[in-house]
Amino acid sequence: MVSPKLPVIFLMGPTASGKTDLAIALRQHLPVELVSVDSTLVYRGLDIGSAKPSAAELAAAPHRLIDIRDPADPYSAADFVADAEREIAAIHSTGRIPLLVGGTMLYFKALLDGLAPMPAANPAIRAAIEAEAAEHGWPYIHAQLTAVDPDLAREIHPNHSQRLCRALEVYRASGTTMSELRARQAAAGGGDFAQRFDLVQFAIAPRDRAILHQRIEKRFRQMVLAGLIEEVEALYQRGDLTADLPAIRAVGYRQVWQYLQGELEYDEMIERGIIATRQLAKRQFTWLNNWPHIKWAFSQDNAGNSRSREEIVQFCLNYVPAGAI
RNA sequence: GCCCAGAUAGCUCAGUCGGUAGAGCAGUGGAUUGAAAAUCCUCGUGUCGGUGGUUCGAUUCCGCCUCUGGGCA
Repeated sequence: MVSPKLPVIFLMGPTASGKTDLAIALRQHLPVELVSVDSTLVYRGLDIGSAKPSAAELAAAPHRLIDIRDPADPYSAADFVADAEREIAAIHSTGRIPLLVGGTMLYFKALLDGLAPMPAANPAIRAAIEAEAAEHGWPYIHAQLTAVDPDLAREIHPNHSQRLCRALEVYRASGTTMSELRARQAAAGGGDFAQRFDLVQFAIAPRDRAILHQRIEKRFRQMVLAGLIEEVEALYQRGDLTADLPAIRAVGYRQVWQYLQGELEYDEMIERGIIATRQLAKRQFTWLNNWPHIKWAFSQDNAGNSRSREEIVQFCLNYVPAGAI
């Protein structure tokens, strides 16, 4: 006796591609509930610079997993997976369809493939590793990893500070290598999301990268006019937030923070904010370009003319499992 | 008008004691298992401002021209 799989919809895309607008429009055609998949929207007080849906939009189309963290309290991919699984189950229990919308591709990936059972971040161990790296360089940390987990060390570049730090942190915290923990995950049959649900995955973006670049520049300038600097200043004045927190490292927030500290001139801050956003979009494309089973809802047709929201909505509706409606 | 300094990659510049040039940034492609809007890796041919001259050979030396700074009148 096999019950039919419950539907789940993913809506992915680079920053400034129109994901939020499309999600809200889809909500008018389908019995969906929105779940945000965004590492920055989780933070309270990061509104303008994160392009968080407006209060009016959120009132009309509630998003789950927005404003669930204080900026001083880092969120993680593992937190997301737990939260998202819980929200998906809750939405299904009401007979509706979860629509997961956002641009944090690692979160989508972690949800699909699962995460190995590893220890959470350990600030003391991280600080110790970073101190060693500051003295001897990251290749020295890489050599240490090679000694305990040569397979993983081969996959990580000797300069890749963050992944090296995490890999060694896991070993020091648990006494077990990441390779071993991943092997256990695979043996336990982890990563069955696509088997458990009737999944449809959409991505939205313009065909022409230059169009996205124009939108990014325009949007960043509008954010500044809308009060981005004042927003960051309020965070800055709290006094307990630091530049190394994930919330303050976010695109736009980092540059305005540097401006407030006198490290950047005003014009330089604007320029670098725009550049950082473009670079974010490029990295998101790297995920999406190689993502299996994706349905591309281009916001331009082959001739380069922009498509109306209604056209894009109709495109998406073609792929939504009929039995789900 | 005169003097000085510049003119080299999309941008900022380095350099070639004469043998056609390379950094940073930007951009591109890629990686990605508790920071991921993070972090890391790959990719550099461009009338070396124009035009004459010297030379086997000029982006490099010399003349003139154009433009841009700065100074003097």
